[in-house]
Amino acid sequence: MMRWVRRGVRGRGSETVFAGDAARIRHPHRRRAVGFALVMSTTPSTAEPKKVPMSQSSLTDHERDPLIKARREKLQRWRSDLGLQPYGRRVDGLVSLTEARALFDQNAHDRFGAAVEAAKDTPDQPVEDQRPRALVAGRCVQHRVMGKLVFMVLRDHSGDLQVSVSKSDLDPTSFKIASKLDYGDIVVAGGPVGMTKKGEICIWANRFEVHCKSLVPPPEKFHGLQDAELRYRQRYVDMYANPGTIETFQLRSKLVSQVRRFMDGRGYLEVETPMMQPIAGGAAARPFITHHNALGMELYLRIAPELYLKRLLVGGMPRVYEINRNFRNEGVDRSHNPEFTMMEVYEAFGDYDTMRELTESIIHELAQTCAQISRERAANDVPPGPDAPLILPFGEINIDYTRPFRVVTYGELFERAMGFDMFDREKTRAKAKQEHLENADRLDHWLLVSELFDRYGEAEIDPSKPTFVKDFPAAISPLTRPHEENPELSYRWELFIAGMELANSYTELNDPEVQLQKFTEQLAGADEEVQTFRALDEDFLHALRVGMPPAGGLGVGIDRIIMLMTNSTTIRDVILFPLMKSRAAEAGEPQGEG
RNA sequence: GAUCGCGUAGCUCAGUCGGUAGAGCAACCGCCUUUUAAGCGGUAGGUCCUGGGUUCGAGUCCCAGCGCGAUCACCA
Repeated sequence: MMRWVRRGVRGRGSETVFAGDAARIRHPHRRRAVGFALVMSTTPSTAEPKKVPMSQSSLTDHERDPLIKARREKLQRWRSDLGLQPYGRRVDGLVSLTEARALFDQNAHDRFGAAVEAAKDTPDQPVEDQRPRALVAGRCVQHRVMGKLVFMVLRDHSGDLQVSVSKSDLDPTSFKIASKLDYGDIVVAGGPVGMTKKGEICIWANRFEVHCKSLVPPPEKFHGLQDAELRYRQRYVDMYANPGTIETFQLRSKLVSQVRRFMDGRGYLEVETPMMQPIAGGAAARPFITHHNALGMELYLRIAPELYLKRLLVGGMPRVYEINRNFRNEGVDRSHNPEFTMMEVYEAFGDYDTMRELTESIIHELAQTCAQISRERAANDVPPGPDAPLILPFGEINIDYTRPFRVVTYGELFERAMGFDMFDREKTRAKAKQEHLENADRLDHWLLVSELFDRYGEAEIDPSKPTFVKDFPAAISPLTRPHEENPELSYRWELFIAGMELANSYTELNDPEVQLQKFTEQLAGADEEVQTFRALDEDFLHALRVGMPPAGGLGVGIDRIIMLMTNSTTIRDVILFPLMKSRAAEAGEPQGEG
């Protein structure tokens, strides 16, 4: 409801200033409904990707590139001269590189060394070799040829491992392949797990096969792929060139699974509600629009699942959650991607305190997992004492996830920042004028409070201490149940960490008459432009009339939690394929009509 | 959408005051059976993002465009 009004308040741009670098990341994924749909026709994109016709594909470019040309010619030679099939086939019995490394047995290695030494005098005797064997696959990321010895480092999802190839251990063809291997090729190697003279654990290969020839030269092996644009556009290269990337996404997957187990363990039912909606309700963001041909209807990518999840409470599901994508037609910055993952939770007969306990428990548990992983990586797997703080780094700051999180009311924070009570209408308006807020003389008191809070109140929150800010003004929380003692306040909180809004929760409004009244007020306040893309979700109101139990509701920005847990200060580093503007001329080809 | 910054070899980066385009890695050829970003000798590789302009002369200065980044707007 507030958006178009607040735009007026903000006027000529925000002068909001935040203390720390991390604190500058703000503007949460707002989850909340205003109760009716914002349906905005998106204008056709001017950035529509121009398709490069197949006949003009970048093949000719590849033929021009001498580095790619050299690789293709090598591929042809391997096929014709060596009879090789360089694109591989199924291989059973593979272990990961980390598993193979763990197989190393010092005693077996020492005994084998001694046996080799002894065998120098008796060359006819077979040398006893008790070293464990391993069969591995990986992408070649380092390659050193020393005449009749080849050392290479393979990389897979688990880590790196050296493979050492001696000409005396292999047939001539396999040795030739090993010595002529290119960076980026995917190979299978098998043999005893041993060690080099320099103490490097490796596989001494007696089996060596190329299973995929890479035609594209890799990034610089020492610095990896630095260019942010290339990292996001060609994530597959980033993933193997920068090991931290795959680690981040492995951790993301692990943490999201942990959230699901947590929710399941507490008896919440995971559900999936429509992502294509005839009315995009549940928040006030602009939707993306699409079209269903057979039904001849417009559809919107959802901006929130809220109105459908509440229908499930009406239907009788007592505890539901959904972890999935929302789509908002808005800008891109360090904490916003147009499609992002959110968890929404609804619990019948709960309230916003139920949700606060839930949120704190989840985040605390995830932080514990990450702290544990850090200790393991630091080879310092000592469990902390019972009172030890739970601290994880994020950019320049260290965030303390020790329970309980801080709780402060909106009003306290406002007064601390502004020096007067937020109920004081005269001082609020005077301050708003002093700050040159647009329309400061005629806007509603609570809109001015909200604007001043955004500008100064949030900066009062210590970014290193997760903080619940509770009891927002009811006027800026239209879907929340009003406070029983003071109807100007509402049962709503937001959780702030590192200057970002991580979660938002309400004690839900389930009185259909009050809800309708608020909807109507909001529609009446909408200007002409806004009314063109807003619609009332009559079916949702009908559901409330059927009857929804009192409930607590919660929205958690999953991407932002992952940012905190993986120490990623930009959301693009925790989204596998962040949205990038299309680059039609990337291949350097002329843009044909087809 | 606005402002600022960036765009040089496949990658990572230098390039001074406007005066013939540079390095490392990767590639190609040669040597090497314990290397660790291996080493040594040799060779090749450029639409300096694109298009205009100023100038005797532009990677460098100016204008426009494209892409990326940062800040802001948008996001109740």
